[in-house]
Amino acid sequence: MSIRDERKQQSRQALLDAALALSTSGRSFSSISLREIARHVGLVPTAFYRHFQDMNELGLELVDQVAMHLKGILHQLGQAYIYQPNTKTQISLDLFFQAVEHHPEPWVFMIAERWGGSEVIRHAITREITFLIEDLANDLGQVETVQHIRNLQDLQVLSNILINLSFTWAMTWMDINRQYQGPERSAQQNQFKLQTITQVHLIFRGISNWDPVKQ
Amino acid sequence: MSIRDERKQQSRQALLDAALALSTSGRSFSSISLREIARHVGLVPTAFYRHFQDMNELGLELVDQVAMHLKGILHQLGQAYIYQPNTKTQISLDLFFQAVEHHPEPWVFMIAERWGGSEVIRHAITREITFLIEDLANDLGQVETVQHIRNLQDLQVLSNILINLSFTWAMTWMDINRQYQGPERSAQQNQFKLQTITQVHLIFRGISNWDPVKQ
DNA sequence: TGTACATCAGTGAACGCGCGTTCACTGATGTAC
DNA sequence: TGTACATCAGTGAACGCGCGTTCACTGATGTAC
Repeated sequence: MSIRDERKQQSRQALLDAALALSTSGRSFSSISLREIARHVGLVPTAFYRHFQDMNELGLELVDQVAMHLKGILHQLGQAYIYQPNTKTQISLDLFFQAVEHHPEPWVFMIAERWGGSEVIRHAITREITFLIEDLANDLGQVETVQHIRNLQDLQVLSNILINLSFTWAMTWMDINRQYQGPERSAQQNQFKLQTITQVHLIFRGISNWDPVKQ
Repeated sequence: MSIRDERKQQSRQALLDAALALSTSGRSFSSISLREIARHVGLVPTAFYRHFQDMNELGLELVDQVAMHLKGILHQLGQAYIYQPNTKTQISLDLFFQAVEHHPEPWVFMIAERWGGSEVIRHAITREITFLIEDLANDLGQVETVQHIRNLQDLQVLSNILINLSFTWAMTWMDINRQYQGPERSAQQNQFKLQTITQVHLIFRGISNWDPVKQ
């Protein structure tokens, strides 16, 4: 890639990063402006048009990048679970919350914009979430506890529940971190962790007693 | 109430209704303007200030009204289930989807703004959702299938799962209605209904096999 | 019941501001010879 | 390698627009006597 192309690519990514940062810092994608993004990057507003036709085009690319990140994280967690099937639920969830805390923006963006302003972006996110659900269903098919369920549809239903709940968990976790400080935060975190552990146990208890023929 | 007070109350409610309608027609609350709302009602923009200090104040009142509506619907569904415990899951879910379809705005508002733009509104919604979860937990305590679970925390965890999933169901349902028409819509609706039925069965299978002491 | 004054929901003009978008430009980088 | 021209990411001025908010107002309704 030529020097010019490289610099262009950098500016482009800087615009995407700025958009992600701005739209996950307590406001929504539809309420941030093209000028704000350019300003944040240190570019003149008109330079924006050298990279994207409009905010929608940038948004769609952002959905792509964000979904790819989540896919990586979820797959990693899934694989860890497959190869360490006796891992306690608590440890898996600790890893999950750690990942969310380490890089919260993609989660916030995906969840907030899932039912948010722009129709085009909403559709793109819906599409990406069905992919995430399919991916997790595939991973789940390799898990010991779930071996008796070979019906792909049943696996996807389980995956659907887990993905949707995980989004709520991620947001609740970040809400706790926003709202509480110091020792009270730890207390709230632990209490919430116990709740999610119970939720997971409840669901897998349902799976263990699932009759794949009867259902 | 005097004539003047009555008319004022009407205008006030008209502003709230307009805000709900506008913020659930494909855009978000944070992206609609005070002027739009006034225009929709047939008032001059400055008249807005006779009723609310700003959009945030209107938003908070809207959260209140919307939450009250959802509370009514959910309680109604819960009661129907308690007094007809042998009701098939399918019938309960049909009632749910019917309620959502009959009056979708409160659901859209609650779900879209739950992680949406304004921090104040987000907090108010989080608060109302915890109330909805507590209410449903109380109703669930009276359900036969759940009789062996007397631990309030476990009931709330179950209620938590159901409320959060029900929000996703409601939105997915409306997405299907937006996206499909005619016979294809019915097909998509039925396929989705089967999925939710499986989800509910799975969760209640977990509940039936729950050991309240061990957990 | 009638009158004189008070209240106050709704009006309309005016403001300064940030927005998205257009356009002609500049000057560093790329390319052809 | 050096030169002459082409490309194109980024610039800066300018535009019209809808926004939130202020202010003094109007005229229907309410209240006191």
